[in-house]
Amino acid sequence: MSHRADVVRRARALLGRTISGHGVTVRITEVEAYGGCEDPASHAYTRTPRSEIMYGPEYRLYVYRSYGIHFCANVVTGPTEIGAAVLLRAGEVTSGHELARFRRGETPPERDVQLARGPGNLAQALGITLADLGTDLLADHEQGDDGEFTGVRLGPECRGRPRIASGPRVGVSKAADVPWRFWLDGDPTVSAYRRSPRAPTPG
DNA sequence: CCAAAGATCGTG
DNA sequence: ACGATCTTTGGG
Repeated sequence: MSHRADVVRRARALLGRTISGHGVTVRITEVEAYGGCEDPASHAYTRTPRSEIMYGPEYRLYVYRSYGIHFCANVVTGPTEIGAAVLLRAGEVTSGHELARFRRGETPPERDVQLARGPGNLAQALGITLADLGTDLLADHEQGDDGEFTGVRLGPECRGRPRIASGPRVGVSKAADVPWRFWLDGDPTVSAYRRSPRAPTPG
């Protein structure tokens, strides 16, 4: 099995799985695979201090700031010599709605499908910042003094076989031909597709 | 040192 | 189509 097939399989396996962040839980509905040093679109393509975490242990959290405004959350999937990772692009909030709405700016409940739609919004809903960089997403839950769970963790693996659709990655100008964006077919929380302004025009 | 680009989002 | 806002990266 090639490394490319490996990160793709792991990206698909994250769909339907839950991730909890600082009191909010979402069911992951959209992801993108990034093939590390073998993928020109990956931050790990050029190995630098920022991307070093991607060459570390699997199921750690890679967080980066996007356009000076947003944070984006990724799951490092290994192997360590490749530095592959999966960007979490969208999810459905399943608990902590009040907190998620507050973090997103007091949006009304009728717009809950948008709470974690788009990678920046997903990270914001979960309260993920650079302070969470490197978090072990599979570690045993930590609890504060009040007994409430704090931190970022993945839930158990999804058992079912959901209908998965795929297409080109959003906002990516390099390797725009590979269909490494995956989402739960028909799910209303999936983000809108916007091609990179720099992507080569097809045809 | 400096300039430029960027795995975005909301608004117009 | 554009602006907000800042880190990382690479070139001089």
